[in-house]
Amino acid sequence: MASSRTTDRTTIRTVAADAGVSVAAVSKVLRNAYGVSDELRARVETSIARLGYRPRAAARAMRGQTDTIGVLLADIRNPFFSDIMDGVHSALERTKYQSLVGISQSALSIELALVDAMTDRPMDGLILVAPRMVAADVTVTALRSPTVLIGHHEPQATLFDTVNDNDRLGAQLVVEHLVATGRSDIAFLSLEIDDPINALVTSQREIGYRAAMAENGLSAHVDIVRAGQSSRETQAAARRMLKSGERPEAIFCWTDFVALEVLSVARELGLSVPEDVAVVGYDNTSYCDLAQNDLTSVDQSGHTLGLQAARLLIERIKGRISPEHFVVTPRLVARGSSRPRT
Amino acid sequence: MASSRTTDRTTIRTVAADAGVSVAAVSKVLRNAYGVSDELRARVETSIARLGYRPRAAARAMRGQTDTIGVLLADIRNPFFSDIMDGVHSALERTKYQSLVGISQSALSIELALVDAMTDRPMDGLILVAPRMVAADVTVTALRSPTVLIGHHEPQATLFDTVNDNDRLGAQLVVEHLVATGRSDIAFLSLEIDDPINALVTSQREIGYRAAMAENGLSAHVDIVRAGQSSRETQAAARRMLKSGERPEAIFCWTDFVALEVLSVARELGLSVPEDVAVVGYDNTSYCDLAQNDLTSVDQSGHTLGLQAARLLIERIKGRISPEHFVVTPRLVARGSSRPRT
DNA sequence: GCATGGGCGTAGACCGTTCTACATAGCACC
DNA sequence: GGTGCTATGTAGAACGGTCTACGCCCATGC
Repeated sequence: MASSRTTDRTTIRTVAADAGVSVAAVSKVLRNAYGVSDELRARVETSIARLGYRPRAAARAMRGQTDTIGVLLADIRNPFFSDIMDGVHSALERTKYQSLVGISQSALSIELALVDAMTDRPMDGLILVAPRMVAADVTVTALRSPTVLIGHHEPQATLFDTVNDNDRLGAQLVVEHLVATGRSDIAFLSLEIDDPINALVTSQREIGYRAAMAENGLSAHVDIVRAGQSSRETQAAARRMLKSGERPEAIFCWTDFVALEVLSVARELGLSVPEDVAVVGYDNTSYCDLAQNDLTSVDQSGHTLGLQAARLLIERIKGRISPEHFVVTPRLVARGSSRPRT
Repeated sequence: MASSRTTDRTTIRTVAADAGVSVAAVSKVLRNAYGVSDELRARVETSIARLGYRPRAAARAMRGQTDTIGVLLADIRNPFFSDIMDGVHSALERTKYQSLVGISQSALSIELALVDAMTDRPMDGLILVAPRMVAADVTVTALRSPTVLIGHHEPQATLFDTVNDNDRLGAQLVVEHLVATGRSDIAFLSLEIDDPINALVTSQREIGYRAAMAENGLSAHVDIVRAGQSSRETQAAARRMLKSGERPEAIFCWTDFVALEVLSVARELGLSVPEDVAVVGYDNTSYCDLAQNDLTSVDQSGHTLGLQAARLLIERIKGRISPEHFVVTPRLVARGSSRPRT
C-alpha cells in the first residue's frame, strides 16, 4: 500500500556521494558548524541545490534541533489570538524557526495531551497561550523543553518566562472610564472555568474590577457573572442580565468576543447602546473598530505579546537560564459603546 | 547549557528491561501488532504505566507512523476556518490522530515552506485548506504524503482527495436571491490574488456570479471588484464602491469577513442597509447571526467540510488509492441585510 | 630536524523507534 | 519419535541525521 510513494528520497548520504565528501562534512555545512573550508562548503551547497535535498526534521530531532517551535492556542475563534500569532510570526520571520500550532479548544485534557504531543515531537520550544493548566504541570513541561507563557500570571516562576498584560490595571481602567462617563452600576461578565486559578487572565481582571469598584466606593454594586465559552451560554447570560429588573448601567466583558454577543442581545431586546446600557470589551481586536460594533475596549497589543514571547523563547532555546517576565501596560480605547449618556 | 534538562527520559529499552522482555516485544505492544500473548501484553502495559513511558514521535517517524496530521490554514483571522477546524477536531476525537496547524498568512511562499516543513516532519497526512499553490505543487506534495484539499477545485485529480462547497451554485443562489428581492445592479467584491487559478473558491464564485447575472439578463451590470486581504484595502474598496455616483443596489462579498467591513463602511457613510444597499456574505459564520450584523450569507458548513476531509485523509493514510471528491450543496440563509426594500 | 598547534575533514557511535527474519516451544498427527 | 505447523518472542539491521574523537596536513618556532 502506498508503495508508489517511496520515492527513494535523497538523503544526506546521497549528497555526500554526489559532492565526493563525507556525510559528516555535509552535516557540518547544513548546521554551518565550525571547520568547513569555503571550497568544501561551495561544493556541498552545489550538490544540495542540484539534488533538491532537504534534511528530514524527524531524523534531525533525534540528536539535534528541529528549528520548530510549538504554539498552544486555547481557542482559535477568539480573534485576539490571531493578533498574538501575527506577533509570533513576525518575530520568527527572519529566523530559521517555524511555528506549528496546536488547538486545545479550551479543554484542559486536550491541552495536556497537546503539550505531551509537542514534547514528544519534539519541538525546540513551546509557547503556551492562556493555558488552563496548573503550576505543577507547567513546571513539568518547562523542565522538558524551553517554555514561555502568554496570558498566565506566574511572576515568581524561575523555570520559564511569561509575557503578560497588566490585566488588573486594564480592568481598573475600564471601571474608571465607566465611572467617569457617569455609570456606577457596573457588572463584569467573566468566564466560567472549572478549576479557576489566580494565574488566569480572567481571574486577574476580576481582581482588578473588584479593587477598582471598591476604590470608587461601589463595592455594593459588584456583580460578577460567569458564563461558559459557547455562544449559547454567553447569550443566555447576557439575556438574563439585560432583562432583569435591575439591569446594570454598564457591562464590562472579559473579552471583545463576548461583548459582541452582548451588543447583539441588547439590540434584540430593543435596548440602545450606550443610552440604556454601556458595553466594554477587552483586547481591542479589529472587530471593535467596525461601525456596527463601535466597541470600547482595552488594548494590550496581542502583536507585542506574541513578538516578545517568541523573542524570549529563542533566547531561552539558545541557553538563557534566568527567567524574564515581560508585562505590557494596557490602554483604554474609548468608542461609542460607552459614550456618556446625553 | 540547559544541561539540567536532560532528564534521562525513559525509552523503550527502559520499559523492556523493567518488564523483563525484549525491546521488540514492547514495540509490538505499543503498535498492538500481531503475535503478543495476553500475559506479555499485561506485563508490558504495567511497566509502561509504572514508568510513565511515552514513545517519542521523532524516533517513531523514522520508520513508522507519527499519528499526526498537518493542517495548513491560509488565514487564522477568517472565522470560517475555525468552523473547519472544529470539524477536523471532531473527526479526530476518537482516533489516535492529532492535528498540528501551520498558518500561511495567505502568502504563497510561506505556504510552500510550511508544506515542506510538514513533509519533513513528517506528518502521516496533510489537509490543505484553501491553498494558493498550483496543481503541480499539490501533485508533488501528494506524491510525498497522503493529501486532502479543502476549498480547492480539482475534480479530476487522482492523487489526492478534495472536499468542496459547490461555490458556483452558492454564488448563483445569492444573485437569484438578490434579484428576487428586487435588486438588479449587483456587484461582487472578490479577493485580489497575484496568480489566480480556477481552482480557487473565489474564482469559482466569480464564475457562478457571472453565469447567474447572465441568466437573469443582467450581464450589463456585472461588476467584479477585487481587493487585497487587509482590512485597509477592503475598506478602501468598499468606500470607492459606495461613494461612487452609480452605487450598486447590492454588494455580494466573497466572504463574511469582508461583508462585515462593508457594513461598517456603509454605516460610516450614513447609508442604511438594506434600504440603500444590500449586503451579502459567504460562509455563514457565527458573526452573521449577531443582531448588529444581521448578515445574509451562504452556508457551506465548515464543520462538515473539516469532518469529511479528516475522514477521507484517514482512509487514505490507511491505504485507499482511488480518489474521492466530496461536494456539499450550499444553502442561502436570508437575513436583514438583504431584506426587500419597503 | 622535530615538536607544537591550528585548520580541516572523516569514521563511526549514537539517538529511539520499527520491522524483518529467525529461533524456539508446544502441539497435532502419523 | 519424527515432522510440520502455529503461536509467540527475540536479535539486529534499518531509518537519516548529529556529533565526538581522531587523523592528517601544513605552517611555525626553536
